[in-house]
Amino acid sequence: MEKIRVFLADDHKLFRDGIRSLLSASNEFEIVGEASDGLQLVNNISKVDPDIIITDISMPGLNGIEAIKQILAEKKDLKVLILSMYDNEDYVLDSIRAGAKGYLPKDVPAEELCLALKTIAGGKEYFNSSISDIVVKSIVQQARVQSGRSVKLQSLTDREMEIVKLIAEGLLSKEIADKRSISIHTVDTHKTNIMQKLKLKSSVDIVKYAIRHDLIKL
Amino acid sequence: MEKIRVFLADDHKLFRDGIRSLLSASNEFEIVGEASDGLQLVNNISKVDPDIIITDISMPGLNGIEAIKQILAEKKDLKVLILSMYDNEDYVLDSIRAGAKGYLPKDVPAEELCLALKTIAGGKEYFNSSISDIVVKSIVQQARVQSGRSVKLQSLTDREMEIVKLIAEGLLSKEIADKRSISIHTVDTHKTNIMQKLKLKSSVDIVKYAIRHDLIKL
DNA sequence: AGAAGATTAAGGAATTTACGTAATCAGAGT
DNA sequence: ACTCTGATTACGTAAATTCCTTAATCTTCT
Repeated sequence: MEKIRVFLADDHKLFRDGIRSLLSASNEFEIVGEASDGLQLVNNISKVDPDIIITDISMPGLNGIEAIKQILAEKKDLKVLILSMYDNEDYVLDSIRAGAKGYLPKDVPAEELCLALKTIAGGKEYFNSSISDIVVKSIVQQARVQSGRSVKLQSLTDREMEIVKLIAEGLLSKEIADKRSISIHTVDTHKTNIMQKLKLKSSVDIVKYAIRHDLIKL
Repeated sequence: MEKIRVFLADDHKLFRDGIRSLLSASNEFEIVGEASDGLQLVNNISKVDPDIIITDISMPGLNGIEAIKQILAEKKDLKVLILSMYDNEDYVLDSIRAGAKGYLPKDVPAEELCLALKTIAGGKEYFNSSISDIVVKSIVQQARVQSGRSVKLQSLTDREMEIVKLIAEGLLSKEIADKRSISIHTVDTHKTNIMQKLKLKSSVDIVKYAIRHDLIKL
């Protein structure tokens, strides 16, 4: 019987060591490579050609979701299981959109990780029940949005994203205006549009959004 | 030879399973109990009487630092190793003040965890070199502060802490004032004092402070 | 009673927010 | 070449909030 070849990406060595120890105990898996950030993941994946990638989302530099987007653009059939501390809707949905075949929160027991790996390696998808709930909830909400006036959850433009980052870093509107050599009015307009698009109501919400989406490091 | 009896607290089951697998491989350790939050840690520790506690800081409800403060108030000689994702100065210093005998970031290899456990179980302390640097840096800074005018890093009062949480949750000053039935001016004063004490310059910084210190969940 | 710290509050200047409006420019489609 | 769309830029103004200083109470400890 062939072992399932796993590539493991997480920024905590101790966590990787733990998972390695866990998986090697079962004899059905083999860890063929590791990465401690998104860039390493993208660069090293081709060398070892694994059956499945396990990756965290929040990692320094390139995050897990961006990394697998790049990887799947090359190798469309590679299987990916996201293993994240957080189960917020955006992470889950972004992961699915990026092409992940599964999503597990880190508070599941080891057995469930093994089950998920085998399920995905076998060609199916695996989503933990708490994750499925989140997906369902978001679909319900989308339906509601579409039946009402079309608010459409637009994504931010590059410039808006940049402004979000600067706000979250703690810069005041005036400082942002100076730094980017644009009028404070412009910064203001962007801010207004950002909050409208994301349905946020203050700078505080913008910071939290930025942190959740890994736009800034804490 | 007696095994070292370890109690393990971390809110991620998968992480605990990993560490358990890792430690059981070496045969020198025995995990005698687990907890997934601070309250469980405090409540279950007396039942199993371990040699050493390994705990994360950020956990739901009661965090790791508060939990070990309570535990050490009862059993003063119990050994504690903090295992945290973050290596910010406040966490490290608060841990030491609370009585932890060691502090490791989660990106160390498994071998270092074993070494730290053995060192601490043997009655010494263990601080990773990156952690020691942080401690040294803070002492240098303290010396500098004392030589200048005494700014003393005052801690927040209960009321101020409460305001920090509410701000970080996204409430506007007016909403906070209504909620607590005090004048908006008062909220404002607290905010000013908070920022002065913590050397922050905007609400944005307050949110980041709150998140770092686990005052709110993201 | 007196001192120290915590909590409350006000007033005014500076800044930000909310909202409407709109010029300019680059790229995509016909 | 022309038009449409979306992105970026910008202004104005009323309402609200923040920043900062000052200070009245209230509690607690000695």
